[in-house]
Amino acid sequence: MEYGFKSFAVEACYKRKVSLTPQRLVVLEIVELQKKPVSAYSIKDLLSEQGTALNIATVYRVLEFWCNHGLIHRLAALNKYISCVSPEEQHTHVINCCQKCETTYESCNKQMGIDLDRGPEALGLQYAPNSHLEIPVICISCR
Amino acid sequence: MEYGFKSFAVEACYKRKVSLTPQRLVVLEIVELQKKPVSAYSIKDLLSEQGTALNIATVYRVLEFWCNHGLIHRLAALNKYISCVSPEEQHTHVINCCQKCETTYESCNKQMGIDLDRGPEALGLQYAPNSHLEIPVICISCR
DNA sequence: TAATTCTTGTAATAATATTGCATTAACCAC
DNA sequence: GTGGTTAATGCAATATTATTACAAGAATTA
Repeated sequence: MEYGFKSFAVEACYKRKVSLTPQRLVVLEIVELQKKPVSAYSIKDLLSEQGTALNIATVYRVLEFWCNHGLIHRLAALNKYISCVSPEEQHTHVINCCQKCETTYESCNKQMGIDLDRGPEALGLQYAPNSHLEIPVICISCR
Repeated sequence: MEYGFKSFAVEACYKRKVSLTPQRLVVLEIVELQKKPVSAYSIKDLLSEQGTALNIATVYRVLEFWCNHGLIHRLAALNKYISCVSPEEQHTHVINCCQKCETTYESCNKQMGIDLDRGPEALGLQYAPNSHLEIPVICISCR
């Protein structure tokens, strides 16, 4: 695992005065290692294989924990999880997910040229804070 | 059920040379009647109550059928279904979904001022055809 | 140390979704 | 129309995803 990422997790927990337990750490590590989104049950299995058997309820609770802290994203379209590439950034995280191979390309609303204030506002709506946007795409290898 | 909508379903089936079966029709009708997104199992229950018992596998197959034909949208964020407000339109359907009350407000990428060509393109990606975009919002009543 | 709070384990169960195969319905060629 | 073919549905089992209540353990604080 990349040291910087772990370090950020430590920081995030310290700042918010929550504990970085072994379970939280291993889940974060295993998600970080994956190249594609993983399901909660896959995480459980992957951890079992490496000798860290966590209960599925714990896996879900830990995933929810990291989602709340912005270090992991839950992809609604897949019911799977990915680690956030820039958890420190306060922009709207935009996750482009290839419909064929499931590879994800994380960006942000500004880089994507997407204004999420005006559009919803015109309809009397407000972009939900602490959310992310999932854009269904086809990647270059799958075209 | 609104006549115009049924008529459009008939048209859609006719054009694509697929049959508009009673099961397909009742599912479309029941979804159209709802004010909020409904789950597959709710659809099954609602239909049972009105005397039309469909098997859950049939419900899923019919929902997939209408999703493929653009008359129903599956909301990944909720695992629920809504009828499309403008199935004839070829734009990108954008579904604003209130994170609190689940009410949806369908619009389109142009009305929302969202360009889905440039952003993905800059990353070497292509917006996936026949997809829709789900935007998490807070509606005016829930603010 | 004792009390409190937070976290995890356990087991059961709920909710969502898919599959293979049998049956029925619709369609098409003759 | 009859018979063959394809499409759609029913049925039952099962897979997958997720939550819950409660017990046990760990960390924190008084």
